[in-house]
Amino acid sequence: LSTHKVRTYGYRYPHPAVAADIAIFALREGELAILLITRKEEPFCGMWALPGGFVREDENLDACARRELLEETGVDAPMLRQFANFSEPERDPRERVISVAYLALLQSDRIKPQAGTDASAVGWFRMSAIPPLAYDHGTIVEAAIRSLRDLLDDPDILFNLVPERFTLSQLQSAYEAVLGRPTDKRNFRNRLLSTDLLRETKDLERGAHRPAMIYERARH
Amino acid sequence: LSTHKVRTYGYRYPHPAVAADIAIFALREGELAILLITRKEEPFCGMWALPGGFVREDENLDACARRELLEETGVDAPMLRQFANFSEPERDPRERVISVAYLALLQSDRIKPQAGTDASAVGWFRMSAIPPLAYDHGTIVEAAIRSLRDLLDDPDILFNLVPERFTLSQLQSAYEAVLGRPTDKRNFRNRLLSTDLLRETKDLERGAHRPAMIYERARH
DNA sequence: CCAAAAGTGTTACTCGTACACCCATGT
DNA sequence: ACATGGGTGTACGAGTAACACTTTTGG
Repeated sequence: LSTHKVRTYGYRYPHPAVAADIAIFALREGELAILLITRKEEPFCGMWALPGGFVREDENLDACARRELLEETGVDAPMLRQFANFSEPERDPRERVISVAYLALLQSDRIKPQAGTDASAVGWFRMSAIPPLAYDHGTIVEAAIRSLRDLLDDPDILFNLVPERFTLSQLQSAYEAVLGRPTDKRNFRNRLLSTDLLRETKDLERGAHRPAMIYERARH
Repeated sequence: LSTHKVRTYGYRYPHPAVAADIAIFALREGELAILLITRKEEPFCGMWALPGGFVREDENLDACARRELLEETGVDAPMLRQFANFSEPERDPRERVISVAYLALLQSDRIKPQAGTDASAVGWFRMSAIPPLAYDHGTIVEAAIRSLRDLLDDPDILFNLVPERFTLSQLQSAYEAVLGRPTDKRNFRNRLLSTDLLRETKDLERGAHRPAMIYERARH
């Protein structure tokens, strides 16, 4: 720890620190998973936590969340949405921190998580096996999954969990993984195909079964 | 202005100020109206603005919004809900302020607005006659009315605009005032009466017409 | 030929919306 | 009697949910 005199920022009244914390979801082996990091400093040193960081002077909160996500995962988020604030005075034992919580969805094959400045390890956890988390991040994750389920009726949200080109079965698997329960195949397909959000491609996905039509998002 | 040396609060990194701003709606003479104050300090001295204020060290954001509302209107909000954050770095010309925007609904007959410490005047404005506002408060008000319309399908929200005992016509007037358009009387009544949220009272409201049944919220 | 996943339609129910007339009171 | 707002029922269309079998490929 440095003992040099360092620049400080002074205010007439106490100011909280403001951070963006990001719940990043992706599908891993067919299950919904969340990206966590281990803290390498006190408090909660060594515990798992959501990635996130403090807002800078010259950026708004959306930019902060996007930057932190990029720093942690190397991926520019296709879908990043604010869903709640967490502001209990004692939620951080060191100083007061107000967290703006964001929800992000990624295609897991596009991510190579790398340990960054604030994290000594990065890992994916299935929703059924989330470890104890630092701060109130457990509460934030619960709120995030609830928000995600609410948003999922919008196909534009769902598309962010699958590759650019996908089969309807892949899309349905993603839907079911988030909701945590199976859904009817015919209803799902009828609903999606009755929108104008899908475009057939000329390609088929082959396997030890009947080939599946590959779709992509319609350009509007 | 005092020239005494005053206590300051120092931080290693810049911290934004955090405020709650509150869009308080009520019905006035059958129209939706919003409560505004005039600023009595720079910047935007003399302009109309949303009531609000900075979060204190020992309160969370909900408590901050409730306290500010109480200070401005003398009323404890029956319905107070966070709906968005505003965090552009330059939205306040003095120092960086992140605003957490709240929506409140009041019964206008229970309010006696009084000028407080930050305000030199307080007034209600019909939605069709909102003056130019300080900061980005015009944007906040637009977002607030959109959120309010989204929430209005929930009768629990709507009830906050009418007295404790009310007729169905009063309730429908409140609904129409927020939406800004008329709605069908039979559909409105069928919808409300098919819920278990209403209780008939034994009283009737009298006037130069057929008396109206007075309802109250069911206690669950 | 067998396993595995893709693909396909219809029915019932619920919910929202459109719509017009009679009723009870005060003046 | 008349003006004023209170009160009532039904029919249609849209969207959602339940439900089982055939098709096409690879191995």
